[in-house]
Amino acid sequence: MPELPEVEVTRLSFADRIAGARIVALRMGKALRWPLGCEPQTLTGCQVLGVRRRGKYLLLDLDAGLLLLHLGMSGSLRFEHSPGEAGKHDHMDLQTNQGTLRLHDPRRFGAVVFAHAESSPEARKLLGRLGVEPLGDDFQAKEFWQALRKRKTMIKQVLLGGELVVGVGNIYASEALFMAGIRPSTRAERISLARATRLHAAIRTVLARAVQIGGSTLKDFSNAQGESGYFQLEAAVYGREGLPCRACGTAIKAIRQGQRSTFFCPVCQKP
DNA sequence: CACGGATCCTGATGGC
DNA sequence: TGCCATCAGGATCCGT
Repeated sequence: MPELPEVEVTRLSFADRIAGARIVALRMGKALRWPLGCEPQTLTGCQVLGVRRRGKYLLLDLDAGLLLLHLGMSGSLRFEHSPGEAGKHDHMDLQTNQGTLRLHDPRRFGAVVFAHAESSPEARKLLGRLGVEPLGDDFQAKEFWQALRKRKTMIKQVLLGGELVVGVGNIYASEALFMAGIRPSTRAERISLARATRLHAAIRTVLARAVQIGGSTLKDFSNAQGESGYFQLEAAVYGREGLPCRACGTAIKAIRQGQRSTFFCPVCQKP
């Protein structure tokens, strides 16, 4: 579920309700991607000041530090007053006096990491190399193009890498490249300023729309209140191999790039 | 050091 | 309540 829009929608659905809460207890289940980095009970009594997002990470600001959450490929959060007993795949319960934040993550690629501050080594290890926020003012077309010129890799791989711009996952990478008319296998360094500008706009449009709709999901995303994606953000190309392009009718193609599927229209998207 | 590939884990799906 | 192979939206680490 979680690309940037889903993470942002999740954040919006519980940030206000958890702000100001006191931590009553932290329970960790099976091991996630990384160790927590502290004893869970040391967080008891801490106050949750607010929730920010950086890329696909959620940052819970505590009076005593920072709790970083990542949903990985299969994670989702719920924030409820009285959650039931923890299920098989519920690997974190952050119990507060305002409700319990529960992480459900079958594949356990997600993470919960404590850091003493955003500038601490533990936090910098995860956040230090992230590119700019795609929906922020720092994401500028010309700078984006200049950065692309230094990369020989295929453009889709550059987008997924997150070192130039964060938050563009496998689905939205295909969608944005379609919107910009760029073949995913095009080498980043060969993209003109004009096309980079189109891609820049496409990334912002695709992600902003997905946030607006409430998190896309071609499957079963739901926010922390358990409201599932009304949406049906119509994918232009993702998951549509063999189906007619919505713009020109040509059959959509699927290829593998770095062990991930990529979808594109061979006519609308130029190398 | 930029790049490509392997890797962590579980569940769903489809072919046989 | 069949078995096996393949695939899944992420991100890091490692070898070249």
